[in-house]
Amino acid sequence: MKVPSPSPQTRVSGPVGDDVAVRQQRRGHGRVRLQDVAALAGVTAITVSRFLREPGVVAGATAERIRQALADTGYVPNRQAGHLASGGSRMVAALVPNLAQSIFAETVQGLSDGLQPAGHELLLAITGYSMEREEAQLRALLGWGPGAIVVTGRHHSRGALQLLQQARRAGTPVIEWWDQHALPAGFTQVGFDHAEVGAAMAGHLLARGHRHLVYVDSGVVEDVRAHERSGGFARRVAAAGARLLTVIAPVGDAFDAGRQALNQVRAVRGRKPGAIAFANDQLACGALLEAQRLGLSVPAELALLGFGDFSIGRQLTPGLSTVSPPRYEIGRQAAQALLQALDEGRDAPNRPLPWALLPRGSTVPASS
Amino acid sequence: MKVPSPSPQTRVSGPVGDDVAVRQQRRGHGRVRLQDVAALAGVTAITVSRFLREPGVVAGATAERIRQALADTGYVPNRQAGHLASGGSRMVAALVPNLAQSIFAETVQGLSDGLQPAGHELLLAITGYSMEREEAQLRALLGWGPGAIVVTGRHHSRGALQLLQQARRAGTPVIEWWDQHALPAGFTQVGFDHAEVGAAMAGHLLARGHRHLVYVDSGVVEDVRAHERSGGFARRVAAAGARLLTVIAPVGDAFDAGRQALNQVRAVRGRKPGAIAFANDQLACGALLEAQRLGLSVPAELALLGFGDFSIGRQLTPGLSTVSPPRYEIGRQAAQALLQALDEGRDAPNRPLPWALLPRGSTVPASS
DNA sequence: TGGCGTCATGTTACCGCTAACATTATCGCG
DNA sequence: CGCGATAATGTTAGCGGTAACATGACGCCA
Repeated sequence: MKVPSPSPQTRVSGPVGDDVAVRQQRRGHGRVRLQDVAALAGVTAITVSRFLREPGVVAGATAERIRQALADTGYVPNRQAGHLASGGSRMVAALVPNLAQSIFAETVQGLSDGLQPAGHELLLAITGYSMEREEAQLRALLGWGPGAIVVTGRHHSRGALQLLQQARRAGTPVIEWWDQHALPAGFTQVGFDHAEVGAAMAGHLLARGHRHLVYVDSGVVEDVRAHERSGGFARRVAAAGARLLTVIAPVGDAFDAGRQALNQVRAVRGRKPGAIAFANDQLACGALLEAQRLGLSVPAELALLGFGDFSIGRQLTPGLSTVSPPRYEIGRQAAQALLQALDEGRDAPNRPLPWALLPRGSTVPASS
Repeated sequence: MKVPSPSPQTRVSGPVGDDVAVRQQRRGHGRVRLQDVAALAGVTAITVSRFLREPGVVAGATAERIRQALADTGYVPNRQAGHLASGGSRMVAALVPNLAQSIFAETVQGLSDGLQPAGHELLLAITGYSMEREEAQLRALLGWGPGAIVVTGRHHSRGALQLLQQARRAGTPVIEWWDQHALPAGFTQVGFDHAEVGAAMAGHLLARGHRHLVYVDSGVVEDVRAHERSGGFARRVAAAGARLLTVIAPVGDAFDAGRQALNQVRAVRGRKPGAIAFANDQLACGALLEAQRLGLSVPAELALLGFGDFSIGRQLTPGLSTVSPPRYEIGRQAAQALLQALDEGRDAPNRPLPWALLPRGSTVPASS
């Protein structure tokens, strides 16, 4: 079990003797290499490499020496070199529109949680709801040769789509999360149909007897999914023959925007604006708080319905009725779909995920 | 300006003629390589490589041909190979305790925003407030040879510290964000002193005449910074000779935890529990809502003070007094510090960042 | 006892790109 | 008009790991 003396292969670290006029060797990065470990263990690099990937294949005694050498040197494998050589990549590129105070933070967390046990790293880019930036970032991320790619939604620039398709043809799983839609397909989708959610929101309000409906849409032009919910909402309202008003919320603090939107609606509809659905909970909560300030009776004079199921909505009185999307679960399932695709070497099937409309006091009176 | 015919170097893609018994060539990954572009432009790979890094050094006509070839092939550089060859890395590894509904989401966004124009990618890991996981993830991320490392706070496991120091000695900038403390130093800090904040929180309440103070600390054992604020708070209270009660909030939904914490305090202190400071705004808002439900008069019977400055606190009535930390700015400044360090080749100086205590209705009566 | 299969490890070449040095035009100037 | 400086491009080798093939030691069975 004695450790052999370090092989002469080991790089000299101090200044070398006066060997002038030799082509200057390219210096390594100073890190411990596989070869250093191997020398210490008295084997060659490939054996250590094998041990790291599949410990079972090296003999017991050798394995023990290698284990020791790894510990002694504090070896950290160079993933760049590894992937360059093997082609594969344990890195997942994810693109989200936004992280600050948004539903996506939790989704990224879910992805991260799902990826970690499998030993994949997360390369993250934030697109700021801009397709142009999405394409640029996608291009940059692709340079890292990610093993899988996750993008938000199914709407992308022409160039981004090309890149994604190219990647997929090259065998890289591509997942679109937060969406689910039959038509353009192409990639594995993990999410739900937003138009359907919009329709259900309208359905809930119609079922409560409302005939004057309002949808307060997101002011972010490229928040496509909010607009899709708006569309589904509108179609359902039209089908029921009820009246619809659509308002675009101002950008900026979402609570304030919700307050303003409510006042905008009241300017049109008067004291009893009926029922309002919002693109997200923050807007809805803003409106709910404004309604309280104004002394409006909720839900008698004004019914409010949000989207997102943030915990604040449950805390207010009355509680905010809302749609609960699987924020965290989308990330988790995306991770699983992606691991499955990598495992089986073929595209994972779509994963439609359930959401739930949670009726609370802002649309349903306590007595009901 | 004619394009030369593709060089014979270009890999054959179809099945080759019956050349049996040859050592099976290792296939590339199918992506367009620098050499493919070069062949199309009638130059060698190194010229294209130069053009990409410093367009000025190649002659005008050649540059034009290369530009064309790049466009035609849709070349995406292989960063792994590039970094392996050059040693550098345009990738930043960041570790945060948590993303879902937390202050860190905005900080990561700030970092991302600051990094993007400089062309750095973001490698993200979520540690779940566990030092053990932090160390494991750090080790994994180091395998990618990041150009810089960002970790949260100044408390790390022994092993993680070693890794960080090792990286720093190898010339990789290391930044600790969300903290600022003279003693252990070692790495560039971008943040503020939490004990100081805790003291200021106590100071604010003491200045309002309170003599029975409570601090509701985070139930997350490893949320070191919340505990540091608690410590600063306690010392200031002790110095003023006032009475202090410290309560640990239950884990779980933070709003609910805040509600429960308030009731716990009332169980000890009775109807007028005095002044309560919280580890974060969510806890404080929960307590504020609970106080409303109980019919307690805020701030007359009960003063509440949060930390974090989430927009919900401003929306409630009365508004929640809170400390506003530079959530986004920490990320931005970390990006700048890091770019500066990479630029100048030496550690960037600490960046203490300002925070502000925002008195609102939950501690200061409207009339005052 | 020899031939063959199996297990453990080694050799060689290559992944795609770039540092360092080499080479080849191009040009100004004494 | 020849020579050295300069600009533009090429050649070679190597970054650190791994795929593919090679080798050697051993055991088993006819």
